[in-house]
Amino acid sequence: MAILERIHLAIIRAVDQHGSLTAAAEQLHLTQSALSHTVRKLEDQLGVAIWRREGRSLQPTQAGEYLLAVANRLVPQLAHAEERLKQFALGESGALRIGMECHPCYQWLLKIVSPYLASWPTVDVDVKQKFQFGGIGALFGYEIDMLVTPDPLFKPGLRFVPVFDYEQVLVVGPGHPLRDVAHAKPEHLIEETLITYPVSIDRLDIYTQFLMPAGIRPKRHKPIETTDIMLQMVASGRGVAALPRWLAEEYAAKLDVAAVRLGRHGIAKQIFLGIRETDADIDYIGAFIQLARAHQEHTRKTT
Amino acid sequence: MAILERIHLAIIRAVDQHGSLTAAAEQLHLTQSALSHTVRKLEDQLGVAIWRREGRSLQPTQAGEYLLAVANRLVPQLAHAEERLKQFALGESGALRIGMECHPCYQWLLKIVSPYLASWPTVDVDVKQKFQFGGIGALFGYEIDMLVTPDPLFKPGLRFVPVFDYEQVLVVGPGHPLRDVAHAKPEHLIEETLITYPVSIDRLDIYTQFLMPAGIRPKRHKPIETTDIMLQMVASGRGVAALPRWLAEEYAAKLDVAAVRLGRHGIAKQIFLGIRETDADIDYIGAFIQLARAHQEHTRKTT
DNA sequence: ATTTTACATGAAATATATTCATTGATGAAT
DNA sequence: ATTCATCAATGAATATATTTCATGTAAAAT
Repeated sequence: MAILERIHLAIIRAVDQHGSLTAAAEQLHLTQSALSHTVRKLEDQLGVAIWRREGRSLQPTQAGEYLLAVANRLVPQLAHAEERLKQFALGESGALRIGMECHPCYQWLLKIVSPYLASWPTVDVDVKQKFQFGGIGALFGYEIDMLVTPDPLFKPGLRFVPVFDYEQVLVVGPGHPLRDVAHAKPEHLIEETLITYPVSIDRLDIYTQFLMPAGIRPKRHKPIETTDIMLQMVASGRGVAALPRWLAEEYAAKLDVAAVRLGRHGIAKQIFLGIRETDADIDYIGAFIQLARAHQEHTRKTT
Repeated sequence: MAILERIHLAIIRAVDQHGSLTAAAEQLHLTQSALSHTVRKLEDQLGVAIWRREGRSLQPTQAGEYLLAVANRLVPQLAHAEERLKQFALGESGALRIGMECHPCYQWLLKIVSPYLASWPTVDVDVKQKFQFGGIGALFGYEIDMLVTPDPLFKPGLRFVPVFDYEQVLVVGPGHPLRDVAHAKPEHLIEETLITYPVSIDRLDIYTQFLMPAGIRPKRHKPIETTDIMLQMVASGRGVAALPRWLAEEYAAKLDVAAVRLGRHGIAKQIFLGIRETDADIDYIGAFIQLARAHQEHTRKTT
């Protein structure tokens, strides 16, 4: 009855990755002949060609493209399930795959992860920052088990809890004219270079909540990948950046940077931890959330 | 290298469904012995027990529960992929699995589906109304290919287009005092029985956009499954309901019911069609959206 | 106590997958 | 233009894996 097997999906992926049956065979520790036979049988049973034989190379047909998409989606899930099951054998352990949709949260995450790893020695933590279909898709698609994001989604199947609230501030360098104002106004940025993470403008709160309502754009906009470099740039007077207050204050010890409130009331932000509802009562997942919340209580008291 | 195969997932599911290896074997057209051997080998290779042998019955262990969840998620996807591939063989055809998160839209959907089936004779349309993890989850989890919903989600990986805007109105029976008012006010419902579909209150616009802002609750609230019965009830004076205007007017020909605007400006609603981004350029999916939009143009002109 | 029902197991039979050895075809290099 | 290298396809042989058959054991049910 069933035709499509895991090996077929693996072959499709290997051929796509390596470009030929022969190379794919090597990766799979099989002979070219074995793959050729297997593929032919599959094509016969499905009644559809997976590749067009063009000369001595293989070009995926429409069906092949489709199968590849299926394979890329399912094989990692099978592999992960197998991994997870093997871990069941070695005591109560697992892997926690955390996705990040919030650049500066990385620093925060580290503070949670280190004590977590200490109290859950059998759990592996894996942090991912790139997803094919966004964080929500990654959660639903079992690419990750937990999502750190400023945009929660209260939909069935998912559960989001706030773990961290903070103020988004403007970070300025030494001797900057805004350093002494009570709060920055959008007009202040007209002649500035704004440094941000390289994401689309509608995901940057300084645009959506501060600049765009006032109809103002900064003179220049410079995308930078890492927080460190970003703050180095600010400290050397090459521009200003919008970051969480706690992050700015942390760096203020090392670099000559200062935090300035954005607008009279500041920009208030929250970070959420999202998980699949079905995972809610897995102990090591619940424990992570508890730890994150405890950290929140702690910071609320001390600041 | 790879241990976990499709057959294992199938066995897990079959045992869960039928309660015993013997019964599972029958469903899978294999002998009990074959399954026993296969399961034992899997357990040996993973190093973990999938069932606890209690007397002569099998109770899933924690690992077994996990494996069952994985199986229930992946096996349908494998089956669907296989189906789809076989369809590639018989000309350009496919299956369009439509999920509905909007009860009264069913009537609307039928109007789109009939001409669609006529112009795409090779495409099977399948409508689902129940999802384990909500419509969004079903879309991400490849349970469905298209979602009809009033709540779009603009996130990477998904694409939503509005296909239908309408006014949500109050439907009242013969001789009802509200029949002649210009528009209903929340107070008018204090002594009424409100009939709705059986979904949570925060998914009912008459509550969220009309009653709750005024802090008012109707005297009684009666959930009914089907539109037909709902309107029969209204026509016989047993209560009032909130439905799309077009639906109310359609039924007004057969039953003595009338539509009354909710509030001075009425409740404006839109229905969206959501798909996975990756499916955007599948011809028969694009065609469905086109058809829905064409229908929208048509109704805009005629009403 | 006996029968029934369910899972486990070893050996045998069967089916399936893989390799080996070879062919034919297509580019690339001389 | 010929040779060489590379790649996929194929048939037969072989190896491996799966499934059955026959039987055993244990727990419920009668």
